[in-house]
Amino acid sequence: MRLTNYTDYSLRVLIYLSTTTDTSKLSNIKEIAHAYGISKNHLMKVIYQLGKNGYIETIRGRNGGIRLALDPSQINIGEVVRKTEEDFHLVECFDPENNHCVISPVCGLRHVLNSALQAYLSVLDEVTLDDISKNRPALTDLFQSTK
Amino acid sequence: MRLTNYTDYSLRVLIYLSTTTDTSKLSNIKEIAHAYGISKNHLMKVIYQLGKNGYIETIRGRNGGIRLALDPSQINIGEVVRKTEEDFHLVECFDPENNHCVISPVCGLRHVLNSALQAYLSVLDEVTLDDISKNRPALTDLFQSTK
DNA sequence: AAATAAGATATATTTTAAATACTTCTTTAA
DNA sequence: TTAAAGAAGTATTTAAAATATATCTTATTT
Repeated sequence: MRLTNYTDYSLRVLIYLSTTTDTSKLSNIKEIAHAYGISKNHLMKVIYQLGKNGYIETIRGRNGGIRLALDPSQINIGEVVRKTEEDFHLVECFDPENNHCVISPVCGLRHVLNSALQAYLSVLDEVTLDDISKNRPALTDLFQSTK
Repeated sequence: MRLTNYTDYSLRVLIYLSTTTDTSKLSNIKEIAHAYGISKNHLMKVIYQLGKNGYIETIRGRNGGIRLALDPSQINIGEVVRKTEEDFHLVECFDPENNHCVISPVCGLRHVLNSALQAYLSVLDEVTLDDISKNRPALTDLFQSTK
């Protein structure tokens, strides 16, 4: 059971941006890709989606860049994960479109797995971006060291 | 976020076997593969592992087959999922071997995701095979209809 | 107005892992 | 001793994730 790197990267971008407390200052994709040592091209998609979902502001053109659109305390991690992760089809019957399991009408498994999934997401629903990037000075130092 | 079909099939095999209350009666791979309409070859690996993990008894040779090695109430779903699913590396830093994320020493995300994962597994830890196959007569009917 | 630097967007390719298939071996009851 | 069952290893296929490439759009600066 894994989350996609896509979700991982989304969260990392948010963490990165949360260290820039001066909201007038912009970051850019290149800088973030370099800080984490990950593909710039892949990050572009991640960032595009974060923008579409309203978490970050993207400014095109020369001297453009990106910044958080909301205060870190307003960004809920459960919500980010739900929006970013493609699906939560733990087993076949979670996806009615492609379910071929004959016993699903009377099987107790789906209900149990669904409860477990809800418990998982509930934990994340209690956490904001602010909570997971509390240690801003240390984070800033680490990002600086990649420059 | 998904479980592998491997885990899905493992659970389905256990559910199938739990409908045979007469413990002297054996089922076989072919019959189960047919009942679910899934690959017999893939099921063979699933069943081999279930045997190795002590959940089922496999009897070779003519008139051989498989049956539950334990009472359904003794088979814990959380345990089955933990043993069957390859890993639970939700994000890169869950796997120290392959972690390259620079901020992991001071990042609050791992801890949060780990709590969420534990919450998920805890729900499954409260459930036994008996709980999810309560509706035995209906299950048996469905399996019969595939023959 | 032109040049440039930023993100937007679509498509293509590569990589990886999961799923499946195939083959040969071992066991055991009829 | 043969047939039917699982054991076990290897090979292939498939699907999805990750990455790369290319072109377009926007906005700023000169």
